[in-house]
Amino acid sequence: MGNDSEAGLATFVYDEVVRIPDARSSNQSDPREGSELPAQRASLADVARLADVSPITVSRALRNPERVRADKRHRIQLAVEQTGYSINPYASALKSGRSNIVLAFASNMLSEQFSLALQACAEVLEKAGFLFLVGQTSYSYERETAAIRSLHAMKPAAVMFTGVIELQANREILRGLNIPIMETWALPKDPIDMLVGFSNTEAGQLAAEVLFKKGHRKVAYIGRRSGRGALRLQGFRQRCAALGMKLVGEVLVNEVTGLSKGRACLSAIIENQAELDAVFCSNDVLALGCLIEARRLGISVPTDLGILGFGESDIAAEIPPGLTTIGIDSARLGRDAGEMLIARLSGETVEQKLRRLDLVVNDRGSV
Amino acid sequence: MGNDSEAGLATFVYDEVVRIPDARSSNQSDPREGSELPAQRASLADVARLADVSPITVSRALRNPERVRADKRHRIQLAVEQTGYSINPYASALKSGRSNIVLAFASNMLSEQFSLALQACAEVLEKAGFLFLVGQTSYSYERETAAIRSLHAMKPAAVMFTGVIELQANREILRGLNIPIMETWALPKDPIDMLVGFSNTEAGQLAAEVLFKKGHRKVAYIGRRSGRGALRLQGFRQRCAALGMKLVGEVLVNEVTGLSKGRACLSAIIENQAELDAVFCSNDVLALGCLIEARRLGISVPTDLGILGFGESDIAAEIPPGLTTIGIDSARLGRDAGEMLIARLSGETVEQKLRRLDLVVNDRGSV
DNA sequence: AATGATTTTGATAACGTTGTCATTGACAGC
DNA sequence: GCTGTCAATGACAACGTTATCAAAATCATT
Repeated sequence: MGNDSEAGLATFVYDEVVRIPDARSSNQSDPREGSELPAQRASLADVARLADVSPITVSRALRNPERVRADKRHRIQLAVEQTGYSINPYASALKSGRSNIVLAFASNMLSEQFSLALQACAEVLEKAGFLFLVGQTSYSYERETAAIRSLHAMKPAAVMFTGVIELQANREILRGLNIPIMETWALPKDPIDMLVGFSNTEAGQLAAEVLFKKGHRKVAYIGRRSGRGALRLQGFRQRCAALGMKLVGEVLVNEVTGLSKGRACLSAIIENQAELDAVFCSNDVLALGCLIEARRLGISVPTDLGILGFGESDIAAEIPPGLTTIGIDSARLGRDAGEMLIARLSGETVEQKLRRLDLVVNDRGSV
Repeated sequence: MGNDSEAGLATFVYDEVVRIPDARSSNQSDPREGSELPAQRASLADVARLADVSPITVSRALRNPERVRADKRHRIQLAVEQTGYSINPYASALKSGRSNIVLAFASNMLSEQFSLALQACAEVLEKAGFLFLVGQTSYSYERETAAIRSLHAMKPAAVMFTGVIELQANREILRGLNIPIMETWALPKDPIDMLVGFSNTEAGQLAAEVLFKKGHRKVAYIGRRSGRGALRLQGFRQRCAALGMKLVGEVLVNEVTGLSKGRACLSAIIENQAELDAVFCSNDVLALGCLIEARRLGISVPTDLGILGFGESDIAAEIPPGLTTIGIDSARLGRDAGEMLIARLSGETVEQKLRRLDLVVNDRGSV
């Protein structure tokens, strides 16, 4: 509580965290007794006894209310409230082989893009009564495989990935689960099941076009060596060639560890290549690193050097001169994915299994 | 596949995502048959039959191998591999009332700090065989309550929060679950159960001291009005007074929506208060906004204005002149929390239930 | 060799739900 | 009134595991 005697280092201080009392008990000393904390969780049987019906009828009343007559339904409703009953998801899942959990696996929990998408997806699915939980695969096949194994055991209602599954073995396992699988963030020819994505190859092509239109003719690529980065590079190369732009350098990294990586990449390419109009960075963290390094080197952006990023980084927009990026609406991706999963899970017949998102160019002055 | 005929907009492009074949099948056309995809999941009984023991012995061999004789253990091991058995977590949870899921709830999945902590915690717990899943509460009591209700049903092995639980009713529910509960990010006097935290009040005090030592005498606070922000403000006020520093302004926000919020806050305080040496921002996003706005206004940092942040933002370190921050090691917090949970879950007797993290000052030149 | 202590194993009965099928009752058509 | 149809309800038996307790096998001790 910080009663400071002198102005030295602070002594041990507890936070005085606010405690908010229960609205009910503070309201007017509720005279009902006992109902506060059911020592033992109520089961279907308890509810059934109270409502004077059979357990199975309670189960039905909760899952398909329209199949139970109104009067019993009301009695059951009442009994549920009185007992504070909530379904035991384990028993339910054991018997039915289904659960209301939707599992999402992010390759990286630290990515702003993925977080945006997952947040949006969570909102949609939770509103529909699903429990949306996120695990991580850390861009590692091993972890991905472990995660998918655990899926095999959990049999969630659906699974979502921030990316596409590359390992054939894992693809087979997922197919065998017979639940909706949602892949994202790319546009593979043969998705496992459902997909909300965009073409990374096209993103690379679009990047080349944007740089070309702004008058750049000697360009370089900075990005990840594998996965989606490789796809963007491929498109970039292709369109550079088609437009007659010279691709004077490719800096390929294995892992994006932070801003300093982008700084190092820009330094590297500038040392080796004097003739350079612009760079395309296949993600915003790298682009931001370049932007910062350019300023440190006294290179004026975009006059001396154009920098084009990929993503929709909040911060990138704000740092002068503002990073121009190609990207998608990540939140939209998550929302769409969530809605498509819900449609599928509610057994609707018209199933749209694939959705393609458009790429957008956010012009903020850095190219 | 992007076969470009002309240089207009790209035609429909599929990504050529790499497909990686199963190592086994590509290795040397494995002649074993059938073992690829067990049509029906194997159960304990199947394994038991194959190993010629009883199901319960299999169960024991998997959970407490030392309680089963070596020869049977080997037979069982073999049978498990042959059948591809994996435990059915629902059946296990139903019978035992336990599960190997550790659930974490983040108030905000977009926070870099929280993500760092959760990532680190995930690593530790997954190594120990737990499934670490993250849900979100969105800084909303309603969502927090819903999440805690679902806990009541799931009975995970343990629960963790990026923060402390304020609602008395929810605290009671959590206590009633009889599982390890981990609160973080603050230092309340009466934690529910376990805690890895630091004093936010002290952080505010430390902020005042840092600014004082750098020669600032007229300071302001920018930060959230509630929760931990309020605690930091409290400490800041206190120590400012003790040191004879003048607190010339407090800008209180309800929600940190992005960098622009920080920019607006700085503008607001500068308009209303000409005499200002330095500001303490209770989070890095706000501080970064201030830094950017200061540059836009032609205010030189730290000569004209000192800016002190709270957190450990990667980006904040890189943007000239580099944001000085007070913070903790978020990854360390997550790791510690994970390790303490593991110790508790493995039934060790010496239980350290509380841990206090030290605050660190990252001096990068902005004060 | 007999006794007791200890380790190792198994039989049985749940955990709480839901799928399956059977039963009851209500109502229309003959 | 009798039959057939359909809606509403219930009885029963699982789902795959583990807790409990009892039995069997092993080992150490006298």
